[in-house]
Amino acid sequence: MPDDLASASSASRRRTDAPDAVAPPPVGRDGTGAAAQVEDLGVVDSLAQLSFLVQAALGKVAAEHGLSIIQLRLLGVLRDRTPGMQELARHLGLDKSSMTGLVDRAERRDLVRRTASPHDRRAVLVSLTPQGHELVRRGAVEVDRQIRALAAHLTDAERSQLSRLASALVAGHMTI
Amino acid sequence: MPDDLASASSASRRRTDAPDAVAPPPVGRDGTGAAAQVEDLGVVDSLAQLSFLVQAALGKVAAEHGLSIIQLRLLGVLRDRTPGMQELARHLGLDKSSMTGLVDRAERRDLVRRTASPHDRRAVLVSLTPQGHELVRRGAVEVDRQIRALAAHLTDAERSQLSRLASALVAGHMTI
DNA sequence: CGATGTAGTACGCGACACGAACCACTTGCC
DNA sequence: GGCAAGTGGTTCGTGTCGCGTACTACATCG
Repeated sequence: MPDDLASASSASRRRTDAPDAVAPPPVGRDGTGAAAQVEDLGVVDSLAQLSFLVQAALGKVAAEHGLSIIQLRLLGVLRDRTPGMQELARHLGLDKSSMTGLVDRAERRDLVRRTASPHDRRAVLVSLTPQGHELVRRGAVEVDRQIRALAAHLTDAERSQLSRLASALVAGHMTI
Repeated sequence: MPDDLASASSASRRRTDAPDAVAPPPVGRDGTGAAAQVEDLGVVDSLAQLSFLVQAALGKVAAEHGLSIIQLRLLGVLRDRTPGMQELARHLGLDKSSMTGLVDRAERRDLVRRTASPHDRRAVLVSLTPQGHELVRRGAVEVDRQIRALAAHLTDAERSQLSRLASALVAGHMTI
């Protein structure tokens, strides 16, 4: 369904071209799986398009439960935490003023609860309600299914390689 | 900056755990690069988190030029096409009614132009203005830089492997 | 105690996305 | 030819999201 997803990158320019300049000629060594017969888009385009695919999958799951991606993420963060608004904002990369509305809407649906902090009378602690817990549990199952479906064409070896490489890339940006 | 990005997946549950069940024990064979020393998050979590990293990078580039991700994507799609609104909507995965506003705002900034189709008096064709072209050109350079920076920790071999695998995954979803 | 900082909220604004309703035109069919 | 059905776009109303600014209440430091 997502056809081009061009992502403002150069994806669409190349249709029957040679591989990207950055990727040394397909060293074609260990290649026996699906990856071997596919035109290499280059790091930039492949990651950009991949990100849109994944986001679309997440959006689909969220929509199935009447949520947006950001709401689903909110619930996800709260699975094992009971942070204040500020901390929550940091986790989601939002401004604290954006959190108020986000939590308001989730609270209105009884997915989330605000409780007064015992140690700081200014602060509130945000936590999942039972319904929130249940919803995020089912959501996680669906996310798992959807993303696994994305990688279904790959061989087991390729999939676990991709997992390792993506993990390594991600690991380089979560420090601090 | 994006700390957890938990993405409603199980990312945050595991902090010091064993690798995911789906990923067979790190076969540690070809491993000499960064990926070898990193905890494997599993396909689902690693791809989810990766997608948020990439989206954040794209959002940063867009913001640098006063655009949103979707606007940047719009310009990207128009780089080598002059589609109608409907087709544009398909490319971006949006409803046609959403396109009107999107193109309106881009047109108001002189990045995009509507012209009457010569063959169908109902249709309009959307194309980039010279300024739109210039902006998307600079944007693409920045996107390239940003995404490459994300993958900077990987070795050349890992990077091109990742590129191949991501390309293969993406290729399985662009058919039709 | 007062000055300064921090946690949250309120408000206004604009972008984004959808569905439903609506024209204007095209196409298919009799 | 002419009408029914389909298609391309827009408009409108609604809701979500995200920001910046301003403001209140409390904490902390001196």
